[in-house]
Amino acid sequence: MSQAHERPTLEAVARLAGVSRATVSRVVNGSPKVAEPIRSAVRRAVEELGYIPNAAARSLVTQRTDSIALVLPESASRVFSDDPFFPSIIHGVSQELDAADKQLVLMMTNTVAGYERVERYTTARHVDGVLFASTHGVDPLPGQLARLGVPVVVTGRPLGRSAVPYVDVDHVGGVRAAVRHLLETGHSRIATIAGPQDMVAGIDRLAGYRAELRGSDRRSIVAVGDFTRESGATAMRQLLEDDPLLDAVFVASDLMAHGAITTLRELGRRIPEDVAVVGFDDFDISRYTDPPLTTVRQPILELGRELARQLLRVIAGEEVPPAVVLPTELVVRASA
Amino acid sequence: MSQAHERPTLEAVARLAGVSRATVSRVVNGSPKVAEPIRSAVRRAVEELGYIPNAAARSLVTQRTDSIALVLPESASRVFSDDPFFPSIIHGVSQELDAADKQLVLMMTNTVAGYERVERYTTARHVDGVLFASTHGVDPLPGQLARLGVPVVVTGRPLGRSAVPYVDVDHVGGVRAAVRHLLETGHSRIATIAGPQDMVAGIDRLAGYRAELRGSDRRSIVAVGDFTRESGATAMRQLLEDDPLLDAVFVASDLMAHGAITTLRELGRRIPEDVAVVGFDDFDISRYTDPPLTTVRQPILELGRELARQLLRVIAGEEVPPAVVLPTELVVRASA
DNA sequence: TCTCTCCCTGAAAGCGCTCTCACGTGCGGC
DNA sequence: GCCGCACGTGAGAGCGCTTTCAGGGAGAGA
Repeated sequence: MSQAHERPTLEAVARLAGVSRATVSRVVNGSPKVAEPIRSAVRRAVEELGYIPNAAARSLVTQRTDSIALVLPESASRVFSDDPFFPSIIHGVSQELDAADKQLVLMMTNTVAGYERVERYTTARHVDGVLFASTHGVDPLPGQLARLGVPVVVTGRPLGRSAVPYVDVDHVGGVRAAVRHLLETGHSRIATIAGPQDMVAGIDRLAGYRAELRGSDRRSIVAVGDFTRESGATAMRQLLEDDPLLDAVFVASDLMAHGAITTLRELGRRIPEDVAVVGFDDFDISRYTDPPLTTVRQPILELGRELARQLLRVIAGEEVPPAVVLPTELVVRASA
Repeated sequence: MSQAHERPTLEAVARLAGVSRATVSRVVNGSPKVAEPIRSAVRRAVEELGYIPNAAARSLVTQRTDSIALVLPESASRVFSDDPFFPSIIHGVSQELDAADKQLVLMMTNTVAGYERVERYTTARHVDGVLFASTHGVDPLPGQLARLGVPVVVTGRPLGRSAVPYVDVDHVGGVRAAVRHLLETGHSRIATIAGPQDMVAGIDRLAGYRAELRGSDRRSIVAVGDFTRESGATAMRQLLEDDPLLDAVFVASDLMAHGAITTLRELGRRIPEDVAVVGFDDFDISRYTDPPLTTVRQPILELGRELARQLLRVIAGEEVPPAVVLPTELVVRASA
């Protein structure tokens, strides 16, 4: 039962194998400069005692922990809501970390106390580096950690200046393609349901919409949501009040687009005949909705992977570009 | 930039404050036996230098890491599929750990290499304890870790004998209530779509179905799925081939129930008039399906919380019951 | 046969912290 | 006025590991 305290140390292995601690350490860490007979003797001793190196002792001297923190500045309920964004990020990150034999430490929090914990935990060198996903507004923590010498990479172009490398997708390009598509298919009153304006994704997608319309003579019609299904439904209702004759809407997230479609249906609008709808995300379910959703695909899984890859590079001391922007792509289906 | 190496140690703080390392340590750890003037002098020095204790050094002597591993023996894609089971578990666990100021280390893997990593990581004392969710078949790892003195708690009654404490829900009780409901509402040919038979949840729910039918003169009609929507659809088709006259089906998971409903619809069966359907889980969406799903509610979030609570107790050296079984409850809606 | 290398191996220093133990000071009680 | 007792503080050991440095032995060249 409580053999807990009898866990063998390097010392014990060394004694059993009749060598020094240094030699055991070398064998365990795969140093090439140990003669074969000794190496196998040590291996046998390790096996026999079931020796596993103590992580804390090792980190203390190597200054590495082989773990990476992924900080999601959201409540756990939000992270695991029906929005697959975070799960995909986690998935992508964990793929890369697995390959690099690193551990993932998940930190979800949207409270001040939680944030302080994140700060303590990461600067206490519990982890070799920190990843931030989806930061709202101007978050000082990433920059602060970076200044303390902690490797940091974030998703989403940071608001405000920041020396922290980031990975993002081409929001503006994707949105412009979407709006252009609506223009080219003959729509004249193109509204948008924007995302929250304290998040880069929200800001940039609205900017893309405005930029593309500016080239035409159409005016912009805007409502703002918070990326949830419900907010999409509400915003759609509002848009129709503002302009009952609108004939297309670009919605800044698929989830909001689903909400918008519900509202349009309720109000008797046909899609796409009366109102064309384009989303942004390309979630799996968008393929199966009725009608299948035309949307801008952003490679979220890849975003997570790239995020992890960049951090691993920073940790390895390699030079990394200040920004990596992944392409987005318009996927035309039946809704527009 | 690379102030990384200039990070202050206890020693530095002690020097600045003009006291010994021991005293600084006491202040940092909130020991009551330090005189006020000295305490504040130390506090000031800590503040001034931005001192944060090194986690590895601390763990090395305290033997604690204040982190907990949650092992999900599934691929990340499965964990973050549309089945909200794992997300809810994670959510519940993280609620409790947050409250206890512990960190969550997520380990998802279904590969042998990944499993070895889990073993190394946890026995290297990277974490103070380990939580296992949803173990398939007979998994030796939990017991093995427990034997090494690592605190372990699992979800789901382990198959085979095991000295590891577990938390589970009352599968059998819930299923019996469901089947009883079908009997009482006059159904005579009650089939079931069971879950995978290498998982306790699958086994127990099938056992509950059989146990309840045994008391009646109805025969059992069984198909097996793997808890996914698709497998539910397929299994339903098979059941209808086996017995075209069946008038009710108990499905061992909501997701499979949704699949089964799709199939029933496709084949022109009305629900519940022709075939009554009862699920198991009570996922959020089951309230909104057409018709709303009658199902057995299992408290998954609470399962996660209880899991974490038990582990924290084990870590604290408290006695814990070998098993905690949370109640399930039949929720009657329109589908049966 | 002797010396010079080149490998291997071991001794020992420390990584940064906690915690036991011993010691000094100031106080009250007799 | 002296002793004893708290109470606070510091010295130092040690957690388990890596890594430098020096030394011993074997082999090669002279």
